[in-house]
Amino acid sequence: MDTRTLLLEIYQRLLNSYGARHWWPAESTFEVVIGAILTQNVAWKNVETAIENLKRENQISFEALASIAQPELADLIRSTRYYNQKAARLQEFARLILVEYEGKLENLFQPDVPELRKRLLDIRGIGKETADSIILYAAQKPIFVVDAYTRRTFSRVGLLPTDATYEAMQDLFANHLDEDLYLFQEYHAQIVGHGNRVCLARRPRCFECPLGEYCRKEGDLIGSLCCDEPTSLPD
DNA sequence: ACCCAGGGCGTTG
DNA sequence: CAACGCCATGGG
Repeated sequence: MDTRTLLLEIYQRLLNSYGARHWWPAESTFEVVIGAILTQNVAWKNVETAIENLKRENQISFEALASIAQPELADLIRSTRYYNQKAARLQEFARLILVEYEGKLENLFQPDVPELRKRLLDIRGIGKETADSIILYAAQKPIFVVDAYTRRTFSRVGLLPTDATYEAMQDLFANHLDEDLYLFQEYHAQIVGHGNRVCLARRPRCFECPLGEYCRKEGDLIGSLCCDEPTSLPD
């Protein structure tokens, strides 16, 4: 089976077992962007807490974020781990949008994907994954977002090395799939959803894993053992 | 008590 | 450019 067919087969299996997710979990484009920054290296649950705090204190706008005292902002997003860094970067970002883009994300999102990506990467606190998430889920332009879950899932399937770089991962999808906004959005959503069930759940033996026989380990087919090391579960 | 979540940045070699 | 230290919460 060629790579393209395998990628589509995996997508179908995830979609069939988990159902369409219609990501990103947010009530507005603004929330997508803020959430993308806040979720860096932290569980989404912690981000929800932070977003709730921001809503409660009426901080869901660039104007508000630009003028709030930074320590106060840091306190509201304390649950997202690197709260001082994130508060500084969030505020800097908010001010950039106000000054350079008339406070409108749609102005930032105007350029084509390569140019938009460049501009996002120039912003402190926005790296590759965050930039791509913003492009895909906020700007609604097709680019494939990859992450730690992608590396784990697809190295187990044998399509990536366990130490694959971000570019290597992104190329796998970009080179074998047709550029399609909905497919890219839903596929990444499925990978994360799968990761949260399979990887976060401390269940090494994942008998109900939809990827089943596609999961390998060290080049060998390992059947239903597609999750973590088969050591920590009693039986 | 210990592990690790949907990273990114600045600094080194 | 890869490797490393840093940032520094909360749930299992």
